[in-house]
Amino acid sequence: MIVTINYRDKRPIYKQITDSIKEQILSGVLKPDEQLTSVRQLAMEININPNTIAKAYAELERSGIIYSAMGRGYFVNNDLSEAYKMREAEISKTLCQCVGNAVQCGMSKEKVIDVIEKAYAEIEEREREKE
Amino acid sequence: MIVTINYRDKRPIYKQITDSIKEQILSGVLKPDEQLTSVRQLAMEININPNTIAKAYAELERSGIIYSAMGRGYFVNNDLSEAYKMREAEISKTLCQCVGNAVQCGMSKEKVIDVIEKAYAEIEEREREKE
Amino acid sequence: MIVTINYRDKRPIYKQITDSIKEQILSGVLKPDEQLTSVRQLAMEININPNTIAKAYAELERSGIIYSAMGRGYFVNNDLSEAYKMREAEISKTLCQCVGNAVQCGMSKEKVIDVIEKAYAEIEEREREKE
Amino acid sequence: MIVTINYRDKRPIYKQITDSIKEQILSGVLKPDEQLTSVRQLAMEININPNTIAKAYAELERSGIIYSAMGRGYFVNNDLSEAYKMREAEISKTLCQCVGNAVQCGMSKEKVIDVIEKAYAEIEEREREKE
DNA sequence: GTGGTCTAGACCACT
DNA sequence: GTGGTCTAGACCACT
Repeated sequence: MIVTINYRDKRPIYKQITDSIKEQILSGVLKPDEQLTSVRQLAMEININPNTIAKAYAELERSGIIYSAMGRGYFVNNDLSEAYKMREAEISKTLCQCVGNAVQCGMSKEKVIDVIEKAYAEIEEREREKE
Repeated sequence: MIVTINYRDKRPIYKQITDSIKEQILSGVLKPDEQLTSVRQLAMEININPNTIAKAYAELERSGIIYSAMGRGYFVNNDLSEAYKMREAEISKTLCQCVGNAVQCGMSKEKVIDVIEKAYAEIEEREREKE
Repeated sequence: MIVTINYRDKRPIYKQITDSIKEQILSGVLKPDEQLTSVRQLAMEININPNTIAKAYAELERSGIIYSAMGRGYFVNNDLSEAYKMREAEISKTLCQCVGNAVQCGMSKEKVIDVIEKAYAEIEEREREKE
Repeated sequence: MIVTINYRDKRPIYKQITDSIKEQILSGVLKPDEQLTSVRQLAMEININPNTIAKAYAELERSGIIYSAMGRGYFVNNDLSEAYKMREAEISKTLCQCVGNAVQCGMSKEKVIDVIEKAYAEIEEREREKE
């Protein structure tokens, strides 16, 4: 499990941690039932106050992505369907807002679709380079 | 000029004000050189401290959307091309992030495009109803 | 005598007026003992409150560039040597500050001289075009 | 970090603070990633309201010279190239205006260059004295 | 009347 | 401890 903190990032540290772990879980890097690095261990590794790590883990537990087993640590949840649904809903909502904003400031539908297509092209490009 | 504050909104008050006025200017509701409601006047109308209104107006001035003239008030800027460009860049950036997030959590490209299409359909629907 | 107000200019209106008239006097467009447009007349011409014009004229009188003759109006001063000296002192002071700032942020002396030379070249260029 | 307020200075307090800190950063007295004195601490030290300090710091952040991290404080930015460029542009602009003013009031080019040379000589003199 | 600056003091989220 | 937001109210310069 890799978590890197960017001190120039405007997101609070606990949020950077939850976002990073959530991403690794939803993209399959961290598998169901896999154990997360312990609070103390991660705190040492990335040089962050344990309270902040604990806050991040508690948040992930609340959103149903990980679960805690008293005294044994935190583990990736088995059933992530709820998490996937919420994530999709979030993304859809943001996309709708973007469309609203685009219409409002006179950005054409073609331009919007073009931006989307280019974003996909760029991602595919990067995938190919990795291989 | 209409500004309404929603206390349940997570955005700070000054941000709600800037967003609302920016929207009215970029969508043409407020015309170039039109005078904004004065700081004190708006403060009274929406029952918000003048300092907060002043902060919002200062932010809009910094982003080149309005300008101030000592002793006379705030006015909508004539040349909004820079503001439009920045707005488009913002929207494009958010769209790209959405695409990245979608790919990451397994949301298909078809689904993304579909969300976009439906958002446009809904906006057109609403436009038709207005007539 | 020509005075134009730029509402987007950050200088207060009275300051724009004094600067404009001072420039015309020091550059010889307005001759010694020439009468200035009357307060009321100028107020009408440029659509500015007479109080503001009066304030500008009072300021020019204070700095010894014009004089008032009770009931007859304002006139360009005969002896502008003092005004020229003060202007030169102002310019020298600003130049010295610029040099200080340049040194401080690592801008070379060559660069500073170059900017000066180019400024002169541009002015000469414009002079030639006028002819 | 040293900041001193001069109540006779015509610049507003927050401007004196930004100018002073900007100078210390661009001249290398404050190093990249170095932490600034906290808002409350500086407020106490120079006996100025914390709001005024916060305004100054926010301005420095906006101009890309420092950055803030919630709960931790303000830090000198790593990449100051943008700030240096803007500073140079500012200085060049002021120099050009000086040249324009000089020409206008009959101050010769030789005189302008002379003022520049003397300003440099004085700075070198002071440097030598320090050693 | 207009905006710009400043003080004093409160409460919040984050570390 | 840190910064961010907000209120209340004062005083200033400019129109």
